[in-house]
Parts: sequence; structure tokens; C-alpha cells
Amino acid sequence: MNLRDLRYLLAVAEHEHFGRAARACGVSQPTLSVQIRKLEDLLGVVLFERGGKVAAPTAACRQLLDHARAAVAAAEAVLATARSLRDPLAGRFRLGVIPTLAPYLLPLVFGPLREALPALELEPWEDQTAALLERLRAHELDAVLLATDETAPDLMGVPLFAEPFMAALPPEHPLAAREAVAETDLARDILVLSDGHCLRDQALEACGQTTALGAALRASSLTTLLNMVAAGYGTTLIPGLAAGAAQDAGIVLRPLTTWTGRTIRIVWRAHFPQRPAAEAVGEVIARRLRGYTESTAATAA
Amino acid sequence: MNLRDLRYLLAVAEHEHFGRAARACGVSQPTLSVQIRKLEDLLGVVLFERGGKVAAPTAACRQLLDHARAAVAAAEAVLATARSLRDPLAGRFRLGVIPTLAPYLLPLVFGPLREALPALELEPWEDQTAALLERLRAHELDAVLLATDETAPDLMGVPLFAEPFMAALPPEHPLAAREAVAETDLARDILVLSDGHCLRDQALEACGQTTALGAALRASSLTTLLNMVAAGYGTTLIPGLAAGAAQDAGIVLRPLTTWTGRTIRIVWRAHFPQRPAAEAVGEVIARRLRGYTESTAATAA
DNA sequence: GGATCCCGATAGGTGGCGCCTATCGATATC
DNA sequence: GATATCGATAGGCGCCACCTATCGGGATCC
Repeated sequence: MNLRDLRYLLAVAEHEHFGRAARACGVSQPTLSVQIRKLEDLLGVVLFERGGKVAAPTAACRQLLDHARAAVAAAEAVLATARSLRDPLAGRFRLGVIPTLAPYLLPLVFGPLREALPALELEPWEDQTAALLERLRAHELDAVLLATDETAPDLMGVPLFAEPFMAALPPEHPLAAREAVAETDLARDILVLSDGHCLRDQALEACGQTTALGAALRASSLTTLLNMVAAGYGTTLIPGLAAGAAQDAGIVLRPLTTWTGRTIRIVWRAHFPQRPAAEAVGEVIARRLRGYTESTAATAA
Repeated sequence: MNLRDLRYLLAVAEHEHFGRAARACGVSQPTLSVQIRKLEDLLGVVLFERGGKVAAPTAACRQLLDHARAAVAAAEAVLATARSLRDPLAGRFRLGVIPTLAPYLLPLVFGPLREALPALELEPWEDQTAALLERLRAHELDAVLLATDETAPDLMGVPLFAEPFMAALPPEHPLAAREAVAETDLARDILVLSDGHCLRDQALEACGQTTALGAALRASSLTTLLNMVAAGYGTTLIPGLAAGAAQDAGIVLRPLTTWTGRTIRIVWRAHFPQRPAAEAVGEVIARRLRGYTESTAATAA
């Protein structure tokens, strides 16, 4: 049985006339007669009483009409829904963001994203790199914003902007007197985030260290880390976009003597069909941050 | 778009694997790949993300699945309903019966009909011949029980049984003393039903008359007519099946000297597809009344 | 790191079937 | 009895769903 057959059935039932129903369906009358006949054979039920002036639906036919209508309507709904989903820049877009980036980047880009991609329903999801990649591969996220450079054959992505690291010092710290700070100078009393944060590894690498101050002091969030620095527990490296939050916490910020930082990328599955949406989101973020990166570079210079 | 396409869509979405979905659908994997691809082109939407270990439904696809399921389910409902309607001796059967027959015949045949045709939902409808034929031609009735012999090219039917007329007399009437009564003897003071009842015309014809006693006295129902006879207003001819009701009303019944009566037929539209049901109903009624007719004939003889 | 396996896509060929036009048979109308 | 209308039938054509065979890519395994 076919949707076409059901449409023919509905047409004849409505018009009670094969010729007119055929015209309404855009086919010839013999076509309709044959198809209805086949449908009757298939169903084992006589659908129409021919011979009078009209082709009257039988009682059995009337009992089938509602189901037939429902089937045709549902099929139409598939088409209509598909039409509304056709725009790749529309629909839900679940974007994973690492915790050391999300609170500082998202406020900057929500506005431009809404403006540039009004039909895209952005759903941010905050987690650490490994968890984000797991969710991405499980199709629970559409794309992720990462600060690491690893590449995988099943994933692809593009760099969006470079985010410089800055030295974060307690106001009374000796290094706070300098214009710029060398990473190695921070190594002595640097504080880092807890395991799993990519920023932790990057900060340690920048300082040429592999271990940091006492494990008990490892902060589980950047906010906590900033509060610890402000309280004089030690120093740290923070990503540039967190500068505002750091200053609010009463921390002294100093550029590094040689540019050091991380590159933020947007990453999606290699076969992700909504790739245009991922690229568009990346483009909007990159454009919004272009000026920021340049001005920061200028300040550091 | 086709129901088959939707089934394929559902299969791939369920198995998340083209090969297994193909096996489940009973087609080859290339067939499924091509058809899904065509569906994607038609809808303008990518339905599955290929390339990983699994073929994962996209977000757009998931939004279509419910509609697709509804369409397939409705189509299945058409088939299932048709299967249950396949028996021509099942379903609603609207049977028109004339008023001078219905109250006396139906109690006799309801039982046998329920027993012989348990799946047939009999819906009796009582009205005069002309109205019944109108409703029959308008497909508002499936068959009618008539006492007239007219035939029409768009109708057909079979005789079921012959119903003798009997003379109905007030107890004190002079003719009540006789064993049998001649129709012509009744002519003097015969009462008849109102216009539209076929029994009216048949009674008048049997007596060789075309007019009857005063128009004001024309009874609108056989019950009223019997009451009028019992009250001494006059005589009448009644159909044999009403004998019981007549005697209950205190009327004297006498056979006619020469057999006179009417033939009850069941009539349906010439193109009525449920003809087997009409014939079966007729058969049950005829069989139930066979003994009656013979015994009546024996009584009259 | 080459061989192997698994996945979905592609190519080429074939049969079924839905569609057409032309025509018929039956029925209703004048 | 001639005409018009309706649905059924006949014959032919072209599309398309289906098959088998094969390909290309990616993961896995000695």
C-alpha cells in the first residue's frame, strides 16, 4: 500500500466521482479506477459502490477514511517539518565550552551570535576538555570550544583567536613592581587549577615545571584560583579574557615578557552535517575577538 | 515521498546502521542507501551522520521521526481495519421495514438473525415504502423489506415469503358468524390505513374498491386500525403476521374464501457491494417464516 | 605497516508498475 | 432509439526501486 493510494481513496471518497477525483489528483480517470481497484483487492474490501450516478463510499470505506486521512496528514507533516528544518543555520546547537573560557567569552559573543544567527538556538555546555570530547563523539554536543591543539581523525576544527596568558599577582608581591614578568619568575610560587583543566597543564608548561604548589591548594575553578591569588597564596597565569574578573578580585596583572598564550579552536565531528553552523558560529566568535586579540597584543608590546 | 521511504527512515534511525536496517527491511544495503539519499534530497535535510561506527540520526531527523511513525502507524491501521472489515457478513446493516410488517415480523427474526449472522449489527428502520426507497437510494439504508412488487432497474431483490390477508371483524359483526369471508363482503364497511401505507392500496384492491369509508377515520397505524375495528367502526383486512395483535385487541379473525395476501421481499441497490449480507438476511427470514406460511396456508385451506 | 574487515557509496542492468491514450460496455436522459 | 456520461478494460511506454558487483575510506590486527 502506498500514500498515493490513500490520497486516491480520499479523493474519490470526497468527490464521490472517479472522473472529478482524477482531475483533482492530476491523473487520468483510468489510472484512478485501476489503482482503486488494486487497493480494493489488497484490502479485501469493496470501497465504492459504482453504477449509480455517484460512486458512493461503502460503510467499510468510511471506517478507513479517518486512518487514511491521518496517514496522509502525518506524511504532510514530515514534509512541512523538513521544510522548516532545511536551513543549516537554524535549530538547536549544543556548544561545549571549557570552564576557563566560558564565563569570560560567552558574555562577549552571545549578542553577536544572536544577531548573526537568529535562528540558531545556542545551548552552551560547560565542562573540561576530555568530558567535552566524549560528549561530542557521543553526538551529545554539536561542537566544542577548546584551548588544546590535539587533533584526531574523527574530528576537525578551525582556530578562532589567540588568547594571551598574563601574570596574576597579589598586590604586595615583589613582581608586581615590574612592567612585565617572565614566566620562569612565576615558577617559584605558582598556583594552578585542579586536574583535568587544560589551563593547568599549559600554565605549568609555560613555567617550565611539571608540579606546582601543594596539591591541597589546587583550585577547582578559575574564580577560586583568583581568590587564592588575591589572598596572597601565590601567583598564577590567567587567560587574557579573565583579566576583568581578576582585576575585580583585586589582583595585579602584568604581561609576560615573551608572548605566551593559548589558541581557542572550535571543533566538531568530521562527518557533522551541520558543519556550516559550526563554521558560522566560529566565524562570529573570531570576528568578535579579532579586535580584542590585537589590542591585547598592542598592550603587551 | 512514499510510505516505504518512511519505513526505511525509521529502520535506519532505529538500528543506526544501514546494513542491519536493510536486513530488517528485507532489502539490500545499496537500496537503502540510495533511497535514504533520495529522501534527504527531497526533504533538503541531512538525516544521518555517516562515517563513524554508527549512522547517527541528526537533530533534524529526530524531529521527523514522530511524524514518520504516525504516518506508518496510520497506514497499518488502514490495513488492520480493512482486515477486520473483510467479512461481508459483518458490520452495520441498516434494514428498512414497512410499519405494517415491522412490529410483527421483527420479533420473530431477531433471534435467528443474531444466531445465523452474529457479526452483523442489524439496525432496523421503520417507514413507509416510498420513504424507505428514497433512503435506500440515498445509501442511508442497506436493504428494505417491502410488500409491493414494483421493480426498478437500479434495485434488485428476492421474495421471502407470502403473507395471507385475513378478515378482521368486530365480535358482533354479522360476518363473524361465517367460517370464511369473501373480500367483496368486506367492501361495504372496510376501514383502511392512511395514505402511503401499501397495505391501504392492497386492501382496497382486494375488495375491488378505490375509496373507503370516511377520510377522517383513516388510521395512521395498524394498531389504531385494529382498535377502531374492535370498537365497531368497521371491518378491515390485516396481514397474517398481525393476527396475534388483532386477537389481543378483541377482534374476530376469519380467513378469506380465496387466498389473498402480499409477498414480502427484501430489496437492495443493484450495485450494493454487501449483497451477500442482504441475501443472507433474506435467507434467514425466509427460513424462519417457511413453517409459518405453510401452517397458515393449511389453516386457510 | 601492510593485510584484513566493515561500513556506506557507486555503477550498471532488469523487472514491475503506474501512467497514458484509446476504446468498450452499461446506464441514464431526451 | 440516439446521445451523453460514467467507470472498466486494453495496450504500450517510461520511470524507478531493486538487485549484484565493486569501490573507497577508516578502523583493527598480527
